[in-house]
Amino acid sequence: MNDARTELLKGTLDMLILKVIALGPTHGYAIAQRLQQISRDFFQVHQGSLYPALHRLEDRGWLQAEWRESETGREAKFYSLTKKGQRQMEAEVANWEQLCSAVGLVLRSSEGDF
Amino acid sequence: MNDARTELLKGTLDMLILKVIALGPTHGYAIAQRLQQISRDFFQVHQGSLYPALHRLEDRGWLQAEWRESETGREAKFYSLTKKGQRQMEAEVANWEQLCSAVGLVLRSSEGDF
DNA sequence: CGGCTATATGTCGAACCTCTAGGTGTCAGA
DNA sequence: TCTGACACCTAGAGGTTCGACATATAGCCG
Repeated sequence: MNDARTELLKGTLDMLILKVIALGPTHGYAIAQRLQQISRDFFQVHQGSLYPALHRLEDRGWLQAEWRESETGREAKFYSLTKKGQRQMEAEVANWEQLCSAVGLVLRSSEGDF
Repeated sequence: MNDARTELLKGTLDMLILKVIALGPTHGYAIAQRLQQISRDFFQVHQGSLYPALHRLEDRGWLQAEWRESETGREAKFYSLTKKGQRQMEAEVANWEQLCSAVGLVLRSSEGDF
């Protein structure tokens, strides 16, 4: 049924992708692996979400792509942040922090709070 | 255009609604007000999101509704949590905490992490 | 050689959620 | 009388994610 564990990232995917790319230019396949790795298997980015997201971010001018050789010797599309992308990432992170604390306020609220 | 401030993270609304109702049975209009109030104006729940969400939660058996008189003397639909709703809320909160720390791992990661 | 797995990119449609924009009706106060 | 707050609701548009599929190369093993 509705297993919450598999259904996860909703509006956070863009931010997470931007953040991973900010650590250094990478190709899509590696982004998915790194997100899974860094989050200790919590995030499992599906290809059907990943590639459309990358194209979206590129269309918005936040990423730029370049074909290069990957670590394994194959051709892969390496993405790097543009200046706009850098600013966007910072804005999204700031917004995430605010969101987090706002959710925290609600979760820790009690009946006396209103 | 895409002002992130107004966009609340998709998927969190259900949890927030369940949490507010867990503080005591309330009607929809008050839920929106309280969310805004508790979150210090960060969350602005629009009616077009709120009422469909309430119906969704009721359909899933997490809420039960009852017409009663509101504080102002008018008829209003008061929602309360069912047992299933209580469990659902706890599950969603637990999931949120996990999501938060997973995002935290990514945001605080550096190049040496892989 | 044939089959399998990992690497690597991509598309398409269904499903889902939120927003905008509208609608109904009551009641208090200016 | 008109406005604003209270209180409910729906329809349609838009955006995101998922699941399934499609493609192609490289390496390994029997």
